[in-house]
Amino acid sequence: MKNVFNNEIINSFYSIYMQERKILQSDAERVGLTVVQLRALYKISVRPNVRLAELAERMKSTNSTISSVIDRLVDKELVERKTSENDRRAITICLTIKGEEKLREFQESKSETVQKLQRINDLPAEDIKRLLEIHQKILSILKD
Amino acid sequence: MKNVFNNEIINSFYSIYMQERKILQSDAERVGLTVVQLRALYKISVRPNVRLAELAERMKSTNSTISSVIDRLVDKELVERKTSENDRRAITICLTIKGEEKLREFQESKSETVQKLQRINDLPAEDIKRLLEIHQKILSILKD
DNA sequence: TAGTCTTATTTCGTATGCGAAATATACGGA
DNA sequence: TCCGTATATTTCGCATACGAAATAAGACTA
Repeated sequence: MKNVFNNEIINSFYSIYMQERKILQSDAERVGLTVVQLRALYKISVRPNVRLAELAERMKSTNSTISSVIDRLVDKELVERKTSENDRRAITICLTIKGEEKLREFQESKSETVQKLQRINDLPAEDIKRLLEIHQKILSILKD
Repeated sequence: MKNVFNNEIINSFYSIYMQERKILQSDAERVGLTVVQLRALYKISVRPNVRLAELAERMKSTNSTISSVIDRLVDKELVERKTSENDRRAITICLTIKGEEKLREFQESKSETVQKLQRINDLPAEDIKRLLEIHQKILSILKD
């Protein structure tokens, strides 16, 4: 396999990732948010008062990126930054009432993503098992 | 499957896509380029004098994004924009000598990506066949 | 306790990435 | 030929995305 930019397997992962992203984006737009913003709201909701560095790690992103995502969520009044009481260098992030409402609004909306994920989960259990196994093999090669 | 942001299958695709991107990025950096720039050089090399819109389509991106990618490649003197002779609205893009050399430099470099793709291609043929089949099923659900 | 090292976050510069508006040109018909 | 419409590209505003530098505060040590 000489050509890095024309590999069937890699292209296959790319296509699925992009298609999923596109669907999720149209879902997010319906509540006036981006995918990243929505994902941040969700991650904050399951771990209120999370620190910035931990949130960035959980989102597999960097501190600087998440810092500016939070900026925009603060502008929209969906989250609040507070200085941590234990460590004045750190901040903790939590949802505002408005943020909780926005997340609920999304979760209660007819999400195309949810419907398609359900159909994917309805594929034969054997297929899904095999898929995840092969993915694991590929991931371990890539991480090696 | 209630939660869109915590789906094992989707996360699996995401992890592999991100890991591959990371490796390719470190390969690209060794020749002083980004992944997108390298990919553009490659796509132009296999289709010299390609038009911007066609290049954007082949790269599954948008005209505006690719237009600015080309800006930076022109700044680096790796590609040239020419007005199309048939249609003065259009431009055609081709590599400069320096661009061809840069691409060759990358192809001759010890690319980690190439090595890992080889190892992935060495997985049992049955696994790969099955993988691509299941990916097709998933993709058709997503595109439905 | 002053000086130094570490840690948490923000800021900065640069590169995608996208849709909408702007620009330039082509093309059709009156 | 003139006009309206269609097409190709660029520009603009905004949102990621990342590493490096800047900032601020905690922690450790001589």
